Amino acid sequence: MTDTRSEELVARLKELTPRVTPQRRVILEAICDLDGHLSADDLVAEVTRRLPGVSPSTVYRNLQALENVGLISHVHMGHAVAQYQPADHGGHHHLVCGTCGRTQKIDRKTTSKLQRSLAASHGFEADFDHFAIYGTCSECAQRRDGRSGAGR
Amino acid sequence: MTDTRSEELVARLKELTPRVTPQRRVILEAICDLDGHLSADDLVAEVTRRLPGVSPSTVYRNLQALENVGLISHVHMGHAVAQYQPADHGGHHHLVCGTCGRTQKIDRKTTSKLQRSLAASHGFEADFDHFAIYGTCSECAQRRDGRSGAGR
DNA sequence: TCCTTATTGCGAACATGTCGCAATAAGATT
DNA sequence: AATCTTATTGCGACATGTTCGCAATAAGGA
Repeated sequence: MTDTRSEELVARLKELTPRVTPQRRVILEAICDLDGHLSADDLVAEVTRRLPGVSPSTVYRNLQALENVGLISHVHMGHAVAQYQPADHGGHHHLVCGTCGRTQKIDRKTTSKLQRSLAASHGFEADFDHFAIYGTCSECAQRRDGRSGAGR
Repeated sequence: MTDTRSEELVARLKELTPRVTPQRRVILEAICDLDGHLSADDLVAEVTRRLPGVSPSTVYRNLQALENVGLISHVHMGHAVAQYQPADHGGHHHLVCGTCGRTQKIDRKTTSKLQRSLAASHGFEADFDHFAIYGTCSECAQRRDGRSGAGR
């Protein structure tokens, strides 16, 4: 039953926030159901669908609140607005294509070499969780270069 | 003479844009003189200083125009607004600290391993010119961890 | 000097959030 | 169940950063 998950969410909300309101619950449920890739605006729309009359500012405030207690997080995807996701999303990083706007998930270990290298050379801790890696996806690169020179 | 550089800029403007207006020239000069790390807003201020009465929208439009013809470019620095720089800025990449907001330049070759790796595994061309690498600088990391455990 | 039209300045519109405040309602206490 | 405290909501105003329409101006060629 989908109820099981909802109950678990409510339980976590009870532990982590002073009050469990319908608005807050619905916002968290929406983020978990539609896992990832939801802007604040998308969420206002989706939450309004599920619970008509919710104020946008309530959504914004709850996104902050839920993020503060560690239930959700957001990622900046290139030029697009930030997208919200459950905190336990598996820990992948993101590639975002500046041409078509599409995103793909990559394993953390792909970026760990650069992280170690930056730590060693500059003492800098790179954080690819909070900002996606921007660039051009393979399809758009091929399209740009013209199909002919596909191989290289 | 500072005139030499100005004349060169005007010459390039003549080639690349239909009309060389005082506003356009001053905007480009400001970006070149104060090389790097200027937000659009900073530029409105600086340009107004040099040529009072310039409209903010003129600055915005010229930033686009100058970028379109390849004379300048902009970089997104973490949560801060984008910063404009001459197109021929030397080609370094940027690290931006999410805690103190400071930035540092790094050599492109630091990131080239990750770029090659992403190209090989995902066919993705990462572009670190247009988005800085976000994270925590060494000072802020030390401060956060408490000075005691500095070594590790 | 005249003419074409790119460019400017202005103010309105926009997008995305944030904030103050009175009204509401969770959840503890009785 | 009634009461009470105060976290949370909804609302509308505000903030920020940027874009846009449009009439007036001015660059640069004829």
